Amino acid sequence: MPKETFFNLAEAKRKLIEDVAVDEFVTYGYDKASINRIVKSCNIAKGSFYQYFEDKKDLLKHLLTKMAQDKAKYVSPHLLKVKDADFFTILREMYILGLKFSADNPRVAQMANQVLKSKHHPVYQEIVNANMEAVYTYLSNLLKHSIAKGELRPDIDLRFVSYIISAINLATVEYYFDIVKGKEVNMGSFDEDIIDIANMFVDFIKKGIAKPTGGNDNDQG
Amino acid sequence: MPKETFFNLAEAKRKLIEDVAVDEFVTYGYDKASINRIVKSCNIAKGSFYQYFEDKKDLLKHLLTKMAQDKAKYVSPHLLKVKDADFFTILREMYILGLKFSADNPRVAQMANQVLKSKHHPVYQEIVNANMEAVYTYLSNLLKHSIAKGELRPDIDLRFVSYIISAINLATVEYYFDIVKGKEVNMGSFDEDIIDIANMFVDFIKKGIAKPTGGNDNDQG
Amino acid sequence: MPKETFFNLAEAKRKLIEDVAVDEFVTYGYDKASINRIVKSCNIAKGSFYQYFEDKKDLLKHLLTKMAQDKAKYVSPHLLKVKDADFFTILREMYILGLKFSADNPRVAQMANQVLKSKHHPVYQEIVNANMEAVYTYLSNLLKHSIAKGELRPDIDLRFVSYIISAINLATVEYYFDIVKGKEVNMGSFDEDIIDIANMFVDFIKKGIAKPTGGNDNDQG
Amino acid sequence: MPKETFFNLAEAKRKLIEDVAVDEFVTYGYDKASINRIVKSCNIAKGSFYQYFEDKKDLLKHLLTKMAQDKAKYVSPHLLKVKDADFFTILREMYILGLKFSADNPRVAQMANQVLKSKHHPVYQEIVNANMEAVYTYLSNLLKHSIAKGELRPDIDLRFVSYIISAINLATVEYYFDIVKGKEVNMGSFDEDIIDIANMFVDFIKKGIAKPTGGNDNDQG
DNA sequence: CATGAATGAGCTTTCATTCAT
DNA sequence: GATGAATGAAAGCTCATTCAT
Repeated sequence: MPKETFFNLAEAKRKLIEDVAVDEFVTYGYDKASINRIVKSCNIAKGSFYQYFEDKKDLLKHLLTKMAQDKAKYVSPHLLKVKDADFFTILREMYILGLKFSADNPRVAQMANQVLKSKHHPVYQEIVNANMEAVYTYLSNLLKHSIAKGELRPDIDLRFVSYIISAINLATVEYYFDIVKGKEVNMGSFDEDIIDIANMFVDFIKKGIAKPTGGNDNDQG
Repeated sequence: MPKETFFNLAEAKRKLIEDVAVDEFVTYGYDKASINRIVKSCNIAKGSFYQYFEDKKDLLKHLLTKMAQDKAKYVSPHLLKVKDADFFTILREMYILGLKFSADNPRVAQMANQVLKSKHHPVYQEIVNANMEAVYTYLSNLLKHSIAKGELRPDIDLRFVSYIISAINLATVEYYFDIVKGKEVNMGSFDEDIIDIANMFVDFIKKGIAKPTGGNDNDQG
Repeated sequence: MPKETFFNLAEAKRKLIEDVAVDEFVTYGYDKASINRIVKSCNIAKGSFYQYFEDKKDLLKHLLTKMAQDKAKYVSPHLLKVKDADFFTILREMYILGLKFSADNPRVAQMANQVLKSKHHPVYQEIVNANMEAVYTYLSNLLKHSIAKGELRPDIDLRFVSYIISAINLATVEYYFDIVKGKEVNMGSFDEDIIDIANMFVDFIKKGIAKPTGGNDNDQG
Repeated sequence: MPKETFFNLAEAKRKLIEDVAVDEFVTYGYDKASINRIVKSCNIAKGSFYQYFEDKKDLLKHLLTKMAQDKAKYVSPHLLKVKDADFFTILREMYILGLKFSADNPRVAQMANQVLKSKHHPVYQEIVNANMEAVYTYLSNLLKHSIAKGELRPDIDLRFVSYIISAINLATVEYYFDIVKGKEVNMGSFDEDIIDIANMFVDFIKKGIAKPTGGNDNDQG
């Protein structure tokens, strides 16, 4: 939704504006993000900004849309390779790809996570809800398919599991940035961290944490 | 951290200010919440506000602290009753109590959730991080204890599981408000909804979603 | 519609703001009138302005309302004295009083005239239309009454004459400021000018400009 | 005063710009009229506009000048036909022609009326005052001539009557658009409306509204 | 001659906070 | 202790106009 003028800009300038804007949103959050600061950082006139974008919301929407496209471009081919694998392999690949993209684009990933987590965010409705349905449908179908293949417990609630798998998708990224990357000492190489995290999450989703009991397993209330 | 003057206020007035403030924060979010609007709603003088509270942050911190105390007061006695039960019974009780408190105090619960979810929130560091460590320590001990009792798989990563159990605690509340309460038709009574949600989440944490393979490892009906 | 705060101000300050604002509106017109300039002229903070008034429109509406009240207060008692006189005496008195008020309050009168003349003015609808109906009703009744008394031609169109008498009311003021006061040399004393103008207008409305023909004088085209 | 480039434009383009501009001025008034909007509506480049016109004022001046020429071209031949008729016949023809032109060119007529009514309009001085003198001179001569012919009262104030006849000229157009055209139901055909209005105004100017008294009717106090 | 990106002063408005009464 | 007027920085945004291409 930015205006034509923005796309007519020299690539370098466009990139500068995008980068500065992402930084501004990550640093201050949407409400406190200041267009004044952005234009000053970019050394562009305030009027110019409004020739590129409708307003602040338009700018953020552009950044998120762009990120979604970049991510899809990166993720799609890899996901295709495992499309016939079993459920947990696909899930693991999803998480790994998501983490890798986030590791390569940390600022923009953090920005997106902020938006995804606050339902009151001015763009949440427009951006997130719009895609939510598609994600849920995709996951539900995948789940049904996998149940039919005998990979999943047949008694799971599709809506619930779709919800929690999406939620955990976000959690993997947060865990990566806060818990693993937050430490001063890295515990392994870049990729090892990511694979470890993916494994942990998938293993958790797969088996839970209860100790398997011999044969009979317990009540629930 | 409010000033003495605030606590010298007539209970009714104090309550009014708190209720109005919670509503303001929930409706507009922290950044857009306006002290102008709050004092107007409460019919108190602008200057009075600053004799009660240091500033906007101080007000929010008070509301969150108060909520934490109210919640603790409500939860503690019930949790005591199950302190010797097995891990999943305790967890289930925790989630149920959290949900019940949220159902009884929906505005304040939503307000707290907003803060807990956005790390850039000005009070996140001061309020959340401060308690995080305690929660993690408590959960870690509980987990160790339960592993020792043979209730949990011994190979789980304590830090990871502590993290995800906290995260899911938030998710239960969100799921309750968005998915269950969001529907026009209730699927059961007030309490039934809550118990169903708690069961689903605990069951998920317990066993995951994979179909148990071969002979020993159970379904659960 | 200004806020309480404005009326709580010291009289001198209130007067200063009103006078400066009237000047600003007269000098620049509504659209180009600048609140920046007004507050600078008054030596008040920009924020203060918005504690007195909703916005620019609110300010103008206040000035117009105040003028209407001042004018009514001045005009009413004098009009009462002639209420039983013949139509043209009443009309003459109306025009004289209007002119005198305008002569005593020239800036505010010019400001009001500006508004009254431009139907696209943002406050025209709210201020002018609201009173228009009342004025027309009053004039229509007066006209009917005077026709019954045999003072006016019975074939006049009430709506048309009401319209033109209102329009000429405005014109008297304009004529006074532009034609008479506009000259460097005054042609007579203050009051003589006004009385001359009123006489001219009333005489015109009464008899038109055609040379009276012997006895019967009404062809029409 | 537009630049040569404007007149080198293809007729269609020139017409488009003029029409769009008239609409803009009528809709928003001079101050709020936006060149941004105009060029967007016309699909011309912003820079192009400034190669056609000096600035916004220049554009408006062109539109008014053009209208004056169009009107003169339309009115002159008809007025010629009645140049030897009596005063009120000429006046009536003037009003009818003015109304017809306005009815055929409503947007541009309304635009001109706006300008004519607000003395603070940036172009009032340059456009209106310039012609005012000519109009007054023309009317004064016509009046003198008609007095000599015995058609008008010899005691009228030439300056005053010139003024009021010009003012009423504007009023006829306003009356036509607001009172007659404003009604949902038309009271007669297009031309009948116009003729009725002209008759009413001329009759009013001719005879006023007082009931003719037997034989002599000219006191003046 | 056409283009349209760049400009920056200017606008109205909101805000948290202070402080004299 | 209560009051509420004063403050001015900062916000988002629009505008007519310029000028290099």
